[in-house]
Amino acid sequence: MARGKVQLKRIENPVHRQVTFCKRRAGLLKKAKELSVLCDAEIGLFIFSAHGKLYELATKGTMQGLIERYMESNRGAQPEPDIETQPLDAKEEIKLLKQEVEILQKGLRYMFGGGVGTMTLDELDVLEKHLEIWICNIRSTKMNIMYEEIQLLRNKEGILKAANKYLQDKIEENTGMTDFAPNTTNFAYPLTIQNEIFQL
Amino acid sequence: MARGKVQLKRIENPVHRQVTFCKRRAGLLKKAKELSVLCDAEIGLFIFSAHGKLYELATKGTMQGLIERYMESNRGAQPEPDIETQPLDAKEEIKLLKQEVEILQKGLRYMFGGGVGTMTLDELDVLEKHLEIWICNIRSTKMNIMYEEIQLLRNKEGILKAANKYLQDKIEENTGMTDFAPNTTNFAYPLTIQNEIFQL
DNA sequence: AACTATTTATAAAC
DNA sequence: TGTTTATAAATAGTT
Repeated sequence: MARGKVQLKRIENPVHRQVTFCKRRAGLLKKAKELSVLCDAEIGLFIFSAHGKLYELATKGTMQGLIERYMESNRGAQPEPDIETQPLDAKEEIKLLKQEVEILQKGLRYMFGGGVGTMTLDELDVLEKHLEIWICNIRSTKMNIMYEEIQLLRNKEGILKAANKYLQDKIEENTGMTDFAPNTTNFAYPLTIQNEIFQL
Repeated sequence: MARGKVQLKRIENPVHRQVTFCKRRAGLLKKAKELSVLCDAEIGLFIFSAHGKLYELATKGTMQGLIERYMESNRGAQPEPDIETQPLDAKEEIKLLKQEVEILQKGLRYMFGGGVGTMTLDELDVLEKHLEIWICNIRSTKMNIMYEEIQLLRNKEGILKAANKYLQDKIEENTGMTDFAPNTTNFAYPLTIQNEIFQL
């Protein structure tokens, strides 16, 4: 860029090429850092020289972390050519499932508001209120379910108490022994019957 | 680099920051391409804006390919922090995530299809937690938006105060009257100007 | 590597 | 977002 305009093609002279590579590489890394600091961006940059040497920059965390983030941002365009990935790596599957969870969350988001990225303050307010209402609905459904379960258990309790009473009477009738069976009111049900309750 | 020296720190004004981001991003990508062509280098570059948008450049083949090459060059330097936790519980985690996916799918149906009856208590719990997380995200987004708006308004306030001061000085200078113009510090701006503030 | 003459990038203004 | 302009920064060629 000085003492001569640059031609946008490979520099044939290998000495020139190497010198330019050093200078421009430094410049590029510097610019990347600057952009990251000035504009609050995260940047991953790696440069392989013609001879295979690696130079890199990761402005936040490690390059690994940035690459993972990149992979996630980029997903969907990948045709997934994987007969191998499945048996090789459980980690991979976890990642995919997490992605799916995220996608589902995005789906929910989309159906309500049409994408958080572009939403205004007012739209976000509306969305928030919708979600709060839905949480209320969910909680109320949960309450209903729990209430029904309680009713069911109470019914069972009544039935079992009656059954126990019946059995106790029968024993008394047959043996004349009144002491050995506990009072039904405070009766700790036999384990088998308890299990039956919880299975219903 | 022009009309003012650059300070190497985050640009606080969000408008300036955005503009600078666009320009410098373009510049950085251009420089990366040039280096690649001139010096026969392979370059992978990705930039996440502060808002998470991805911009990328891969000078040879795909970014995936370059990342793989990067990984290979870099192998051995990676300590892999979680060797223990991952393989032991991987199956468990997969199971849990699959359940979560199913629950979210059900939740979508539940919320939009009106089919309430099919979800269990536990599933509703999970769905509720997801929605709560989502509300947190929304609130944090709202906070950011409001923060930027406050910054903007503060800037505008400063500008308007300066303008008022200037006008007041002018009036004083021309008429010698100092009483009739209100003090800028406590000045209730005329409604038209207020509206202008809120429209900007 | 250090030095400059230039080109290039870009901050500010519109 | 696009264009213009004055100026800072990068750098090609030279030493």
